[in-house]
Amino acid sequence: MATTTAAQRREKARVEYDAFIKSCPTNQLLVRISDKWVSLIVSALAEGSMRYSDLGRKIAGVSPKMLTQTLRSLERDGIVARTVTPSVPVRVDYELTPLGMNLSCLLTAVKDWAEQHIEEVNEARDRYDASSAAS
Amino acid sequence: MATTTAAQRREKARVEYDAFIKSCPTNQLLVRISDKWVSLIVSALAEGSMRYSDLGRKIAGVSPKMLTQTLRSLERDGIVARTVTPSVPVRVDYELTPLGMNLSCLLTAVKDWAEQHIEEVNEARDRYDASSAAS
DNA sequence: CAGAATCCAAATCGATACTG
DNA sequence: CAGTATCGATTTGGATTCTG
Repeated sequence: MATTTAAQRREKARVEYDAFIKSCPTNQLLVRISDKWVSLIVSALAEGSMRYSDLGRKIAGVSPKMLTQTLRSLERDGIVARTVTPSVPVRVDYELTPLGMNLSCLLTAVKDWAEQHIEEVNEARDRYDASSAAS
Repeated sequence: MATTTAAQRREKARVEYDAFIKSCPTNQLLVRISDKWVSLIVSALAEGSMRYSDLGRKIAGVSPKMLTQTLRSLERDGIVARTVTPSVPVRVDYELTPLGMNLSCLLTAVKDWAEQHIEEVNEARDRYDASSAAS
């Protein structure tokens, strides 16, 4: 009846699809590991535990806000463990959990794929750009 | 001398790091595959070639703009191939290249990891949220 | 030291309408 | 059919400042 029915249906489909995507484990994982700082933090911690400020120094360019935010979400997902030593001043260490180490392995697989195929991708890009430039 | 020296140095570090991250193959790959629509498109095409509108229908909720944009960047990277059949009306088919199929395998590996560990992640989340709620 | 809170600029995404 | 162009809403990330 209403003239908005079609639009409403599309909107509904979109919302449902959004929910589906957000609940999809694969997508959740993809979103997590592709976060700008996650792979850097995980690979830094793969070598051993580190203090907050050490991470901040090792990963130059990260703001305290993003470092904390990323670390918190990784902690929540059980990927890193946070240990507070109540000295003065306080000392906080972060380290990978077993799950985190496992994730680190997956990241290594991704890294290997990237290194094996980056050349091919770059060639494709050059070809594409060259033919586009001929506009 | 200047009071801005420290800030400038931080800024410089950030810019350099940004450049480093952007040029890093692993990060480029991560950014690409975690794009909201990429994994959906690649897995849809893994089953065979598809027309533009078929993709749009299969992946409900994607706008023409995002579909085109995603497809174009995948084409540029040599992951999908675009074939135009100049009939009336025109017909455009998309399919995975060998590189694209290879990527599809990596995506499968990621998917497997996600499915194997999602439970563990969810438990960690519940635990974390439960202890946070006790605030 | 390790972070929390606030503010703001920039990039992103989607809806919509139009075209060859 | 297969897009392109434009605009507005939303999200995101960073700088900055402050605190236990």
